[in-house]
Amino acid sequence: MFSRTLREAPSGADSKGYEYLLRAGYIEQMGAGIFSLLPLGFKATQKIQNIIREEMNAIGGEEMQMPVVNPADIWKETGRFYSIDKEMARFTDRNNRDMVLAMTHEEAVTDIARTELDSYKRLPRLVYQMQTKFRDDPRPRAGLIRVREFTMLDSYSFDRDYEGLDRIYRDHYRAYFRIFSRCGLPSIAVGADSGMMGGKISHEYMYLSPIGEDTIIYCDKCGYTANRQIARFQKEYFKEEMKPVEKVATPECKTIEELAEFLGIDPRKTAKCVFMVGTFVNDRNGEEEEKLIVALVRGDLEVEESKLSNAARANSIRPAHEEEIAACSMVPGYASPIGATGDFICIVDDSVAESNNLVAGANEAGYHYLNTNFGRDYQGTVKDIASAREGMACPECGAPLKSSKGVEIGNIFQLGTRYSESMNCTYQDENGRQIPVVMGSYGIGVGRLLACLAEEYNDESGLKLPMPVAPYQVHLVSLVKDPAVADRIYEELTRKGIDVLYDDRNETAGVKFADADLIGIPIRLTLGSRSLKEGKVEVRLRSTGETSSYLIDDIAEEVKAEIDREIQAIEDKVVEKEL
RNA sequence: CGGGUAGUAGCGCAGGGGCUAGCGCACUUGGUUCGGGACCAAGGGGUCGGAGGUUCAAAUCCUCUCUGCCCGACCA
Repeated sequence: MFSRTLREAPSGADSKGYEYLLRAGYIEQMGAGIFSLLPLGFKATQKIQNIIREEMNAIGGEEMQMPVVNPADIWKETGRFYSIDKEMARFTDRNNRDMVLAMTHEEAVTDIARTELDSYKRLPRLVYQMQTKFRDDPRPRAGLIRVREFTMLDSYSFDRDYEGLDRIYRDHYRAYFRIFSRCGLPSIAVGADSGMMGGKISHEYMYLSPIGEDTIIYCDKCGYTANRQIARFQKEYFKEEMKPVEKVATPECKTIEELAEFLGIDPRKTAKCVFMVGTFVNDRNGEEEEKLIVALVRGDLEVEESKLSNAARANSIRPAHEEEIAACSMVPGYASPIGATGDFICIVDDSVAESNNLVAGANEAGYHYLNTNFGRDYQGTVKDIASAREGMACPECGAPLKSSKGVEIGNIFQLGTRYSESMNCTYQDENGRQIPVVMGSYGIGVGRLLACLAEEYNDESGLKLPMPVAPYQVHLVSLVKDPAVADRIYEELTRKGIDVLYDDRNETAGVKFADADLIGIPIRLTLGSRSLKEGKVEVRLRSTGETSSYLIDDIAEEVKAEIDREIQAIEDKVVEKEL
C-alpha cells in the first residue's frame, strides 16, 4: 500500500473524522484546502460515486463530462464572469483569451444544450458528471469539509415547462435521500438560499453535526426546517397610536442594551440601525458600484446578512466603514435614517415597519428620538431581514424553534430560465415558437460526503466506515510465517470479486491489529497458528467488535454472506422521502 | 480582508546569540522476539520556511516576505 499510518495526528486535525482520515492514510494535504486522495481515500470515494451513479441513472440521468477550463465568453453571457468575485480562478491563454476554471457547469451545459435540445421532442433531458471543481474559498478549513478543489456530482435538467422541472426536482429530492442513506449517512433536507445560482426554489441536504458551519432552524412540532440564511419566524408587532417625535439626551448609549437600560424600556421598543456596503455589479459590462445599505431591525432582533443582501439585490455586502456612514450624515451609535442625506438604500424589517413609536438614533452623538414611525418619519423598502434564532416562534405553527449545526452535503436548485434566457437556449414547440428551456441544477460534494462519513463512523481506535463505502470489504491479517494459506485465501476471495486488503507485512500482531482498527475495514480476518490448526480463520467485525470464526474451506461463502448482511442492513434503512 | 498563532528530519515536539542542532515515533542493517502498537545493537536522514540585515559568531536578535492553522467575517 502506497500510504502509511501515523501514530500521531498531524497538528491542526481538529475533528476525529479528519484526524483519522489523515492518520489512516486516506488523504494528504498539499496546501490550504487542497488535498490528495490517497489510494484508500480514492477507493472510498469511488464507492460513493458508484452509489451516486446508480441512483442518478435510476432517475434517467446520462453521465457525461465537461471541461474544467472554460472560455470566459460563456460566463460573460450569463454575467457571472462579472458577478462572481475572486472565488473563481481566471487566467488568459497564450492568445490572451480570458479563461476560467469552472466552479460549476451551468454555462458549459447550457452552451451544449442550446445546440442539442432544439425541439420539444428532445425534452426532457437530464445529464450529470462527477468532476473536479475549483473554488477559491477565502478560508478553507476543517479538512475535507471545506476545500478549494473537490469532486462534485453535478446534474442539470432541461424541461419544457415548470411542471416538468417540478417532476425532475422531486426525483432528485428522493434520489439524494437514497444516495445519502445508501452510504449510511443520516441527512435532512432544508429550505435554502439560492445564492449565486439564482432561481427560486432550493433545498440543501444537511448532515447534522457540531462540526458543521451552517445553522439549521427547525421546528419539532410541525417539521419546518430551513437554513438560518432564509429561515422565517413569527414576529410580534407593537401597534399603537402614533405619537409625536421627541428628542432626548442619551449620553454614552451606543448599544441597544445601554439605550434600553438608560431609558428603562424594552429593547423591543427600539429600532436598531445596521450599516453595510453592498457591491452591485452590472452583468453586462462588469462595472461595479458600491452603495451604503441601512438596515433597520427591532432592537431585540438581529440582521440576517444573506436576507439583507437578497433584499438589497446586492452581489455582496460587507460592514460599512465609519466614513461611509458619516458621508450620509448618520452617526454610528446614534443612527437612524431620519434626516440622513445622500445616496443609500434603506431596508426596513417588518418588525420595525409594523410597530409604532420606536426609539431610534437622532444622528447626533448622545441623542435619540422617541416615538419614531416608519412611513411618517422615514421611508424604505420593507422586507424580512431579521435572523431566526432558537426559541423564536415557528412561522408555520408558532411552537418554539430549535437550531442545530449542519454540514451541507448536497443542494438542489430550480433554476428556471435564468441561464436559458441569458444564453438563448430555446426549443421549438409544436407551434413553431421558440421557448426558453426550463432548467434545474443539482450537486453533491463527494469528498465532503466522505468527511462526514468519517465523522459519523469512528471510535477511539479509528474509522469504521460502513460496508458500502469502506475502501475494502475485508482486511486479511496473516500472523503465520508461511504465507501459503493466507495467499490462497487472498486469491480465492479476490477471485470471487471481494475487495481484500491483505496485510502480509512482517510486523507484530499488535501493529497489524492497530492499523486494521485505524483503517477500519468492516471485516477483519485473522489467520494465526491457533486457528490454522483447526482449519479456521478468526473473524472480527469492525462495527460491533463481534468475533467468530470461519472454516477456511467455506471462507468465500461466509464472507460473501457477511458482506450481504451488512449491505442489506443499510439498504433496509434507506430513506424514501417525497417532497 | 482583519485578528491571533506557528513554521527546526516523514509525523509529533525540544532547543531561543557560542563550538558537531536534539528527543520520541517512523526508516535501514544484524540478532532475539512473534495474537493487541516488542527488545538489543549499529546506522541513515534536517542547515532550522525564504530573502536581507546586525554581529567576531545567527536556528536563536531585527526587517521584509512566503506558507499552514485557528477566530472573525456582522449588529455601532
